[in-house]
Amino acid sequence: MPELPEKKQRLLDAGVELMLAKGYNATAVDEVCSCAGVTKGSFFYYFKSKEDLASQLIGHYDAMRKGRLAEIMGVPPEDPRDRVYVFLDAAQEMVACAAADGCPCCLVGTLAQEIHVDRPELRDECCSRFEAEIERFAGDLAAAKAAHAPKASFDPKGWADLFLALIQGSMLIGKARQDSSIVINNLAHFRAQLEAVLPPA
Amino acid sequence: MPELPEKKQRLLDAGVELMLAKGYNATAVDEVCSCAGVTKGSFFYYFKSKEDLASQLIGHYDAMRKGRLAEIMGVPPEDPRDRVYVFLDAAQEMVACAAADGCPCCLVGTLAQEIHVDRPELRDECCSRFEAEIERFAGDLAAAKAAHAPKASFDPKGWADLFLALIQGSMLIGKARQDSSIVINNLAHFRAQLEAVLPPA
DNA sequence: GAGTACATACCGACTAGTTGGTTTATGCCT
DNA sequence: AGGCATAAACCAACTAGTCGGTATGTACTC
Repeated sequence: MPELPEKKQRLLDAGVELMLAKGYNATAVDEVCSCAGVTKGSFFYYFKSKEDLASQLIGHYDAMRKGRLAEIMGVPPEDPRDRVYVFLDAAQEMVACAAADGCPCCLVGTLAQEIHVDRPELRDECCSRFEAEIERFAGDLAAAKAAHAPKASFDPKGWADLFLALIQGSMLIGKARQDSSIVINNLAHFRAQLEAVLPPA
Repeated sequence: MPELPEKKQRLLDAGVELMLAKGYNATAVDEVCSCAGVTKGSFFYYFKSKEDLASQLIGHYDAMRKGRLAEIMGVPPEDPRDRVYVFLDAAQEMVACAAADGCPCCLVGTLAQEIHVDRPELRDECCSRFEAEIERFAGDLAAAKAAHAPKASFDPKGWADLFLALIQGSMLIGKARQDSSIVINNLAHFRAQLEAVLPPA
């Protein structure tokens, strides 16, 4: 890790906070600067454009997300099925934690939906973050199936797609309702259904 | 129906088209006007602000959606369970149809996510459209359960919440991927799981 | 002539991005 | 160690353009 300069770090943090809440277009560069306590000159020293900020924000956010998840999960179990359920535990805890202060939400999903037509590069960036997460989860599901339920006929990639869509959609509706319980409930619902085809240990 | 003036109709159609693709903030009033072949004077004759346009757009869009759905469904069956599955058929057909030309998407979800912090009135508008849809579906599910699977222990409201979140999230990811197959697949997945707790006739 | 249905021209506010500079840290030579 | 060149880090003020909204005018109808 090259240890980011403090002001750049502050700009990234402010950017995440603002864009998470208001999206890309409604977040002004000036606002990011004043929120970070930094001037505009500095901003354009670290980022060549607003779009560049968003692009770096996606990486920054995704790294933070993975970090928190890893922290909650601890050492990932050897067994892929255990890994699946430990991951779901961690996801549930992360959501519950986010629900405690405001609504759980995801910068990648928020940006993807807003800019998918006008900013194809940002869209691709979001998309590849989605795919990485899906691939990881689908991989664990496939390995778990092979090891513990080889006769079951369920499609790991299909379940992983379903999982991500469900989370993203739940957060969207949670924002509209200003109530995050739907995220928690739908996650629990997903888990229960998965347990029916892949019984936990 | 009070038969809208032609220019207002054109403004509404252009508004739906543009905001569906680019969202609220990235859609300029001037753009809506030129897309509708109408001047700005006319725009502000029919709408008192851009936000007013968006508000009317939500109603316009929701009415269109319901209209198309009713067209596909035909006369809703008496039996609530049949209504549930005829509705799911229709939803699948609508999605397939939308997938044929571009990505299926929903103005209510798009707007809700983008403006939920800055425009509370629009957010509430979106939210109540969500709730209406959920309530309708949950009502049918509850009636179907009472009539055909009274012993089953599944929560109609929970399934309706799950359905809407899944659809919205699938469309979000479909946009990021520029591939709508996830919407189709997740809908089929949902249907299969529902059939397990509420077997169709 | 009063109201409806537009059209045109315009304004103030805001926004992304630039410029031209100052300060601060770093490495090097003596 | 002390001085100095160099570059990285940072800043305030400005610019060009865009956007939502308004003021004013006009043609037509009742």
